[in-house]
Amino acid sequence: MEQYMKILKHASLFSGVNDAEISAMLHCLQAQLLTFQKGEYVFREGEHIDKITVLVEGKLLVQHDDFWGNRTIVNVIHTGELFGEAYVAPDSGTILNDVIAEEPSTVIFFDIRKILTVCPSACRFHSMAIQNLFFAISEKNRKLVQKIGHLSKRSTRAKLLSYLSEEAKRQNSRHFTIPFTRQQLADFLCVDRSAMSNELCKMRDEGILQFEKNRFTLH
Amino acid sequence: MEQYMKILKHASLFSGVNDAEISAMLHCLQAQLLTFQKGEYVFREGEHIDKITVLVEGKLLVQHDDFWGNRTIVNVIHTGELFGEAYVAPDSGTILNDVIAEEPSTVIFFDIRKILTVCPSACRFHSMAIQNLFFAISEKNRKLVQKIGHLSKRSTRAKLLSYLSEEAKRQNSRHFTIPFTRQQLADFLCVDRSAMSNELCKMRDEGILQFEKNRFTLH
DNA sequence: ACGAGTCGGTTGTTTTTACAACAAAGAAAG
DNA sequence: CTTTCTTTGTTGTAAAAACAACCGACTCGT
Repeated sequence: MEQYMKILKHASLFSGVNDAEISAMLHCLQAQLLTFQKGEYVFREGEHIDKITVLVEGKLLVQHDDFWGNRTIVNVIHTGELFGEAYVAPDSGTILNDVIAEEPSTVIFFDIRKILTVCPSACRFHSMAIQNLFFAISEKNRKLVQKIGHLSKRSTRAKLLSYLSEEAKRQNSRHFTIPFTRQQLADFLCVDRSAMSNELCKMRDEGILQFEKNRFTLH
Repeated sequence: MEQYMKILKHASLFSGVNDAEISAMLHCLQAQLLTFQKGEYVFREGEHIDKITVLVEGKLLVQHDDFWGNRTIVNVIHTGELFGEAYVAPDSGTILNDVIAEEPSTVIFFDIRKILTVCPSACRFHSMAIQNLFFAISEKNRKLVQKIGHLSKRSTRAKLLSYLSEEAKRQNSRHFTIPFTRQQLADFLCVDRSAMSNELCKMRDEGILQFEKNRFTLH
């Protein structure tokens, strides 16, 4: 577990907590390390969750397949990000989506209830962790609102531009890469892949943007 | 401010905190009470927020008007609910949406940073409040994920059924009311009002559901 | 090097939605 | 009681998306 210290140190959950304290917390929160092959389920829709997780290696997709087989990618979890914070509240019910490893991935599980139930003054990093947890979940909250911003656009083109321009802003450059294949981008924006591909090429022909593979440039 | 004690007592932020403690917190967190007329802005997109709010009377809409004048209703805030939790983190940037009073509304502002920065062990209700805050924001996250679930549906009909069946489930009955006019429902589901109205009537004719005004029955 | 599978682009057809315009019913205001 | 405004339903048309089918390029494993 110690081999991932470098990543944990930069994970939002442990921001401002030093190595020794992280080690203590790993033990205190009964951290468990699990690995997943590409395509394996980390969580399945309908499960009860009582642990939060930090991804220390790989990439996870939060997705949902509906009745008609349409897949929606709700979110992408990158290294260092956490997942499951929304489901540790006592009355939070079951998880609404599947969480699947997109690449071979390594995940650390934390028994987060200990943070919430044990007196926070027991150790300095308890209160630190709960504050970090709060910041992390509010960041995810803002991310979800952004995604709703994309989905709220009526046309495929507007959805694309909304997503791409936000990504350019986030990566601070007109040149940027996206963490999706075309199919996944379509699943993320909830549109048809071929229609989206078509729209992308139209925009390229109109000189609005350029791309090759998952590398984009906005003009 | 004390006149709203009954509502504050049932607000998620103060769950498990008794009257005396709430009074203490109102003072400790420098609570301010403000009223808004219908149509007035509580927050405007782009503002920096350093307070969280609890709505003690009325109804608020979290909405966004885009470049082309399409309005999106991101969320509805009902009495007792809180707002702004996602923007108190130090690096959270500005608020992404407008928050507008849908009815004459009364709002209490809290300087929540005090909760996060002051040592949580100073008083029992500090740690209580931060836990409640955490639960509240995770609930809001789940709500956003649900909304994404509606928006991810490809057709207007599927969006409607997704929303209505969730609302029926939430209100625990095939008969239920929605907090929207038709236009607002359309704005919430990000579809055209007339197309939606059309689809609703088609479903009614097919015997899938019944409605009058904002009272619905699913079959 | 071969075949299987994936990925991205293209095209034509069908279905759905957006848009505009209007009518009827209520609600609110004078 | 009228007048005005809002809300909701309806219709026709134009635009857009979904869908299906196919092709070429590329990757991966054998």
